[in-house]
Amino acid sequence: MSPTKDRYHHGDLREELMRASLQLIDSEGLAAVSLRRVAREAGVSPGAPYHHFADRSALLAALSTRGFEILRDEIAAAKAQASGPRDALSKLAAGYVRFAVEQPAYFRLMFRPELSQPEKHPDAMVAGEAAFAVLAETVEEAVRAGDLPADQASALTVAWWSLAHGLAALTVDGQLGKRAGLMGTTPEELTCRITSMFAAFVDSAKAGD
Amino acid sequence: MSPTKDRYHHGDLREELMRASLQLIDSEGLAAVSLRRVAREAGVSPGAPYHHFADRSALLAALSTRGFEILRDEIAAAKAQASGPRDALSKLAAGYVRFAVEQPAYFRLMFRPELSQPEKHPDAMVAGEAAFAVLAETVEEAVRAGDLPADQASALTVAWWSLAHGLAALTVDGQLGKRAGLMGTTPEELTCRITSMFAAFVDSAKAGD
DNA sequence: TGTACATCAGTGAACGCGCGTTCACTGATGTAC
DNA sequence: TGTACATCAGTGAACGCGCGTTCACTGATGTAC
Repeated sequence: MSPTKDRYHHGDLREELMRASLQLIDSEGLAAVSLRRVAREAGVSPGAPYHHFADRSALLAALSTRGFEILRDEIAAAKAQASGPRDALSKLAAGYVRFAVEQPAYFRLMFRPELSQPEKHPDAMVAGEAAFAVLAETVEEAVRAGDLPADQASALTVAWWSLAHGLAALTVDGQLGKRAGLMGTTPEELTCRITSMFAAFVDSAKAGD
Repeated sequence: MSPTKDRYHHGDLREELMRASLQLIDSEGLAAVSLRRVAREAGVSPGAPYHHFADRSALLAALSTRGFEILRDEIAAAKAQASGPRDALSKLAAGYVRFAVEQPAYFRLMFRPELSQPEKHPDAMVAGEAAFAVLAETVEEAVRAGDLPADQASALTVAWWSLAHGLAALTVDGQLGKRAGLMGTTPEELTCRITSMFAAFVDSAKAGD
């Protein structure tokens, strides 16, 4: 109820454990995130986390859920700044990649379903659906604005997700940076060029359809 | 030299260990692949693998290298069956996804650089470059055939890789299957539609440029 | 306001486990003469 | 072809480690009267 709801002895250990987990993923990778280790990082005894998370997968699922919420906010904000449907698609994809770059710990975790056991913790899946919905709405608006046949809309939604996801995954793994380096540019610049390029493709196809 | 080069007591334990690793990744995930466990699956004592692999990352790097070789062959074969540059791009992306679907163990491993430690085992990186080269050549051929400006070629190569990689990653994680189910279709069908759609976009843009 | 009590977050020791890796060894395979 | 020797793949016991999880406990916080 009150803002001190979870503050007893430590002063919001649950939050501290999540923060420590993210930091660990960034610095040493997902494999380093054990409940014991996270507890140690938070300066707390090995049993303490069990008052906040049932087990390791509950901690990871909570992080995954929050990650999807941040992603949804990020792409919704990117979309809100767009000048039109075509620009919205482009900005949304760029926002997706930006999220992955700025929060690689979240990104790595969110798309590793075997870790957060979504069937045991449905919250993460619900949050994922909410993020996907932002993209789906954007495509629907683009369809309404530009007369793209409705039967292509859902395929285009998945296509756009795939493009953004591929860019994000390759960037997080350093592959895009490597390619950008060989091309004498930066990953951000390359991402921007690619999303604009494909947005233009989609746009020109609308006219020709 | 002879075909029995590695056959002493077991009869090619190295191969058997790699096979057991892939099976383990498929059935229980990457986390289950420990040298001890792999040895047990192969019916051999815990120390035996050390006669074939320096450590765990050497085993994973060897698997990753082979995975990239198989991927290269797969997309080269897909390309060879294409009727033209545009169809080649589409078929190549489909081949990329097919590889991920048919060999998810390899796919999951290959794009997890922290596991195979590429700086310690450059073979995997070299094999990855060889696979990328097939795509790069395909785009170059498409450029030569269709007058796509050379300065867009490398961006398009990365774009196409991103699309295929995103489709593959989302399929392996089950996300594409879920979307396809909601759309009343199959992941294969959806992948095919998307790659054709984008190949058509690229094609139409060539004419208009 | 003060006191007695209930709640519950965090402690720290303990358990059994599988891990990576080492090492002296064994015994089968291959080779030199 | 036969023997003596070298090589080296695989054994099995051992090490120290960090893990997930449990549990009786302690002590600070919150509440009822």
